[in-house]
Amino acid sequence: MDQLDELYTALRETGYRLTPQRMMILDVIRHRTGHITAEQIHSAVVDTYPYLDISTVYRTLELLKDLHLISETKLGGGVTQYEYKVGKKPHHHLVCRKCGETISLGVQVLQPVEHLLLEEYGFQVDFDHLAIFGRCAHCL
Amino acid sequence: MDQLDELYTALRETGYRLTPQRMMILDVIRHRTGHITAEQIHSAVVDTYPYLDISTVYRTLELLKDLHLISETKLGGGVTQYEYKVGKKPHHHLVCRKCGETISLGVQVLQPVEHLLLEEYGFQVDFDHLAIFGRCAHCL
DNA sequence: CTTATAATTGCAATCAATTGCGATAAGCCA
DNA sequence: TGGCTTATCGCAATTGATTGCAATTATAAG
Repeated sequence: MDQLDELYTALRETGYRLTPQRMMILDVIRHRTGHITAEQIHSAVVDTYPYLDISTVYRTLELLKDLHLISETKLGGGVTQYEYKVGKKPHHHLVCRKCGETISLGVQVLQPVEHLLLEEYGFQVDFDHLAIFGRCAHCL
Repeated sequence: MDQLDELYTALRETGYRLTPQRMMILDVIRHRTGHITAEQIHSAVVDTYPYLDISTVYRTLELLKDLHLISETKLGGGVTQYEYKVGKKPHHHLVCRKCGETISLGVQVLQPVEHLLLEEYGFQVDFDHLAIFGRCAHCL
């Protein structure tokens, strides 16, 4: 129950509560290796607990984002994807607008820009798990 | 009727048609100096032509994007903004997550990244009128 | 000018996501 | 253990955006 303790203390520190719904939702996200959508989380939980509302899923995802336990990315196709990120290397994605392929990208690629914007404009960018759109080598 | 001719030929070249709705929609966008939302375009046109449907606005915006006559940007706040871009300098925006301020940014800032991704991954990014989120100097 | 045909429109339904609200229950204290 | 406070939940309604479809209409051909 490592992860649960972690969630519990993370919540308590900020005055939030540990509820069965939140446990179930985080559990589904943790047991998924890659990305998952709000709808998929909802239907996975509903299999065992039919009363969960989709709005609770969205509110919990918002919360887990604030606690830095998950990342949110709009990979195109109109659906937002979520991913458990504790213990994983931070990264971005290149998404091909034509074939939909996604390529992982280390964060260091964008770090020069982050530094430049901080120096020049005093602006601190949020470059966390971006989706960068374009055309992949194969589709060019 | 310069701009209209331009629209007309741009449409014809790709097999599209020039309709009153499209003329009215583009007209509203052109007469706006900055950003405008789909809802604002719709209500502006509806003042003189009450039958225009919001779906037609969205479909036309999609078309004008394809023709490179306008740019689309999600500036946060959940609403997508559009801008007439013919004859204007290409740019991006820094958007402060706290105070909402937006700062214009020349495209050259991101060009090194564009080149790097093309060299390293053969990936050609779409960096057109981006919204880059973070915290401005004032809010840090 | 008239007709044909395919693009386009308006409408209604739908989708992903968000919000207000009254009911419920998690966590704290006695 | 039992009661209190307030965060959280489920529900229903709403928002911004998209889509399927039948009716309409811009354009090309006769």
